[in-house]
Amino acid sequence: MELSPTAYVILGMVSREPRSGYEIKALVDDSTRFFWAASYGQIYPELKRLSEAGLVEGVDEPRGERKRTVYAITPDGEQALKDWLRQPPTTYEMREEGLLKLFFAGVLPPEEAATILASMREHRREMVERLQAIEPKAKDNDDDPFPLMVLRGGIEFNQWFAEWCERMESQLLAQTSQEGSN
Amino acid sequence: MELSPTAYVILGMVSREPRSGYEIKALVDDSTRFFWAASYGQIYPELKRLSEAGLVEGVDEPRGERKRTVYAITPDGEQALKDWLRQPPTTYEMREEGLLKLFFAGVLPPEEAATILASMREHRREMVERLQAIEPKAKDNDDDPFPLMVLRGGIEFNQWFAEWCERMESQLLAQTSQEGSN
DNA sequence: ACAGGCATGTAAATAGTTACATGATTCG
DNA sequence: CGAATCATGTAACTATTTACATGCCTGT
Repeated sequence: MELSPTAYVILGMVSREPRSGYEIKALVDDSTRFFWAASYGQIYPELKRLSEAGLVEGVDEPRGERKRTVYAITPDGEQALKDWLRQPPTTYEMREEGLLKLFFAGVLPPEEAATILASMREHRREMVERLQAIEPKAKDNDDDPFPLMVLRGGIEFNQWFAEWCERMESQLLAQTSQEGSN
Repeated sequence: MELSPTAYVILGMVSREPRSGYEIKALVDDSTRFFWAASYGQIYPELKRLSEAGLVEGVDEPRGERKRTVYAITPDGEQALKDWLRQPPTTYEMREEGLLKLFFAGVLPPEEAATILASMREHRREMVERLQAIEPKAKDNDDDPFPLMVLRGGIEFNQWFAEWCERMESQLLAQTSQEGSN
């Protein structure tokens, strides 16, 4: 049985406790989003499919008059999740518009290349702050250290990236000012 | 005029000299692929669209009996490319199945989490080697330093990532051996 | 002769985003 | 009361991959 990558995000998110589609989305948005996003357009249809396949089970748990279905993982679902976790990862993708622009920066006058690096650096700094804001929440999950490990990895990555941009900026600056002095 | 992100990859790739669709694909494959990929299924239709929009111009340049069309950028195309380069980047995406698996690694017995990190580390090491193999080619492009800058950034990133995996592996190992001694 | 690279393209499928519609509840 | 949040869902669109089809040319 072939499952989409998003299916595993969902299985993972309901593996500890049952959750509604809305809760899954909210969870994804302040955790895996940074390396694996999911939208409502994927989550709700996928929950239906997983439910039909018997990997999750939906139970109506309305809050007052507002209807609500929470999904719990089934034994089959847990097996599917574990099987997947044991396969070596195959998807390693990055889509960095900034790097793409930097790659082609030779068609611009030299000063403007530094501008590209500056926006990249600023974006990475903002990411560091955003992720650091999430850290306290991740800390009080004492029985599962992995979300925090991944979050801290994300922080370090963004810091590394911001510093790389900075280094490249000064490198460019040094070059252009040198040429200017000739 | 709204262009797809792939359109700009193509514009950038033909901005220095005219190239065929096949050459563009080959170029992408050993340069921008690592942060911005493109397949034939995108390149050929996009070349047609760009040609209709007057941003590139196709000229037949057969090699013997084998027909071949090379596309050159037009003044309008160059303007479009520069306009785009001057906009701050908006797409920053990552899809890292390894991090996703690590995030959910709590459902596995502790030793197996280290396995995930090990495959991630190995993948990053391979990437470093692959990128280092490209470096000599990138070096002899003397008039445009940016492709080399981006390539080296990619190498550093993969090295950083591999080292992070290593650190996390030993951290896990220390934890599990400690628990074992209790 | 045959493998491998050059060269162009399309069809089908999968993935994913965006925007919208609907309606309840909670808090200030 | 009004805004924000909870909650579910779909339609339309955009993007992208994979696999295939076709055929020429070059080197062994």
